[in-house]
Amino acid sequence: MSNKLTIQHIAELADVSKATVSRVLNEYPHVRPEVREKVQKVISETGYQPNNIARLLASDRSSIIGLVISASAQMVFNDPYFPALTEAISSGAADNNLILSLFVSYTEKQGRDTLNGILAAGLFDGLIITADHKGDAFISQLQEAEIPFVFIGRPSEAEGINYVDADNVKGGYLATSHLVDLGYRRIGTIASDQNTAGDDRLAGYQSALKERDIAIEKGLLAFGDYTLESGYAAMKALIPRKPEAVFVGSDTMALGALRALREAGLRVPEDIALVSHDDLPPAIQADPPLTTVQQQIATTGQMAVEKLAQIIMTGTAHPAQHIINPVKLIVRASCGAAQLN
Amino acid sequence: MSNKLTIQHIAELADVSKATVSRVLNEYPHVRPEVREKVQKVISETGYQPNNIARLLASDRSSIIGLVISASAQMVFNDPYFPALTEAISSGAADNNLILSLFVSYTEKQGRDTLNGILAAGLFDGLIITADHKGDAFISQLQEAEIPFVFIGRPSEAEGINYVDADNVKGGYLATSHLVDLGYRRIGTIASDQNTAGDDRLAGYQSALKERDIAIEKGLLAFGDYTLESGYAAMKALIPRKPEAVFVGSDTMALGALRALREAGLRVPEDIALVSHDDLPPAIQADPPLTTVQQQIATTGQMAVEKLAQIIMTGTAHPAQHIINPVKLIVRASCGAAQLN
DNA sequence: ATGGTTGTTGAAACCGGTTTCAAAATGAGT
DNA sequence: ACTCATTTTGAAACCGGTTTCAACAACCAT
Repeated sequence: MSNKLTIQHIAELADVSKATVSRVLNEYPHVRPEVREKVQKVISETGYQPNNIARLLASDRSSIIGLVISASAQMVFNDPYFPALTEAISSGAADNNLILSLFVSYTEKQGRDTLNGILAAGLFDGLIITADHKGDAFISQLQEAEIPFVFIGRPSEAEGINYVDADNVKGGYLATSHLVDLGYRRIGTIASDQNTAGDDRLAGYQSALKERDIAIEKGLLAFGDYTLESGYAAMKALIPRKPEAVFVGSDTMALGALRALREAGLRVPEDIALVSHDDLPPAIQADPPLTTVQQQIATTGQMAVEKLAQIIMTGTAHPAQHIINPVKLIVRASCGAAQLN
Repeated sequence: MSNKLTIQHIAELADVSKATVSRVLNEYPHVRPEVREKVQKVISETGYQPNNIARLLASDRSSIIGLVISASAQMVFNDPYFPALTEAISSGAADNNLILSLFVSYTEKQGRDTLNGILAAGLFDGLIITADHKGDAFISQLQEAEIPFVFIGRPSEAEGINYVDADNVKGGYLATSHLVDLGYRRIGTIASDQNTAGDDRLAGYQSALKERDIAIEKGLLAFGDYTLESGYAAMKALIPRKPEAVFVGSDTMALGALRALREAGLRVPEDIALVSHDDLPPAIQADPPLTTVQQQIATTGQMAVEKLAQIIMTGTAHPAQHIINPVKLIVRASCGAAQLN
């Protein structure tokens, strides 16, 4: 529309054929350097921009990838995890010259419908899927459609699926070990069985305790669904069991837990120490600032895009790859480490 | 790829020409009802889906719109405003059969670069622009590119620009009037001069006071940048001036303000009443729940998409339209209305 | 020189739709 | 029954690139 120039014009101006211009554009070999230069000169002088659409049609590639977020509205709006991830993927896409298209759905059913639409449109070269649930419902659909896809967060049936995830087991382990190292023994946890990340963090918590021969008490285990409210409720349930410390499965739930503790008149970390998971901005803004396990969301997003780009380029996926990003404990005030110095 | 069927196949199966199939697909007139039905039958039996890319190339339309969010990382990650808006636009796009593509940039310069890329790619039928700043830097670029676009939030140079916005003046007015009605006289405000929404809310605050002949005290005016921290800092600055009530320009800043008040040992609303703006989820989760001005973000998003769709369809934009969505005061605990009953 | 590679190029087919244009079919009017 | 206007329809051009294929040129070794 704004761009009247076509490859034909360039071809004429450079006195070569369309095919040659195309070769230059796509950096194919077998073009004499002088010819290549001549064509490039014309291109830069005219400011020619190839029409993407035409390109796509001819090459059967759209360079558009979709990001499908399936999570409850509660989470998408309140947990900075999703904005952070979205941003990372958005910039990763830009780096890889891919256009990112966004789809948000709030229920698993809605997610399936969305996916149907996407797959039917056939416009996308690949998809990145992330969900606050275990996401398995989508897999067969995706596989049938034979579209390249990468999960963010391990789906529970991960066999043959490409995914990128944080090392959640390690996260739970680091957080809990830290509390043990600080001398706490009655250590509770607010976990989640909503997704595999929750399962893994819980497993990490358990293994840290086992490793130190600390008995795992059922009463010190509560569940939440990653919302602030659920963290609040879970902590309320935990308080009567008098834990000395609690590993909370996400920063957002930790904020809720903090509120419950404040209401109960308990100080953090003096009365109960807290370590959480994610290291999102609210963790540092919290009062007290949260000791938390940092997961590199930006890296995760980038890697997902890169993996997807690679699958798209190389055709079929080699053996499916599972990319696990390292995590790291960030010590702030909520664990009481400062006091113990 | 997954879809081997082409319009040619359908044409042969239905024993008509490609042109006729195309007419049926696009719901053009001048097709005999029987023929139309026959073709539709074949289409639904085969599950044929037209290839979008080809369609785009031929029709010079992509049905893809871009959403450009230009705001500091602080905001995008911490203020649920952007997720809420993004979601609304995402579903609005789906309703209008448009594919939504997302671009996030953190600085004005980055935003301009992003925009350059987008415009050069020439893939988009239109753009929705939203920013935490006044956004003017983008306008000339957009106008030169002759691409349809709609702003969310009034840019400061709104002449001839299509935009959708909340009635921010009214918002500030309602919030402040409410406080006046409750009997408060020393009413402060935490405003923002970062975007026009902030200007407008401040103007509404001022007009409400003027209307009741309450002097406007410079000392009761503080500025923030929509982050929680800035609300915290602004309230700290305000506390020594002993306001009875404060209108805070956004929920997120109000959360910061609450923290400052709590630290200062002041109770809300007993010592200082608060009314804020936006009515995002944190407003109801806050302690105490915030009386706030509800702006219908979902509606705003929807309308922006619809306006854009309309411009795209009808070619050039008729006289530019300014769509102002109504706002409404939601009374909760932070204003002290409950106490005064 | 001669035949065989390898490297470079352009013509034309192709991607899968939409749109133009003219022909064919239908319907109205007399 | 016969024009003339109006619908309905298909053939072919077109959108703007990529890719195939064959022709040609250049280079090499014999």
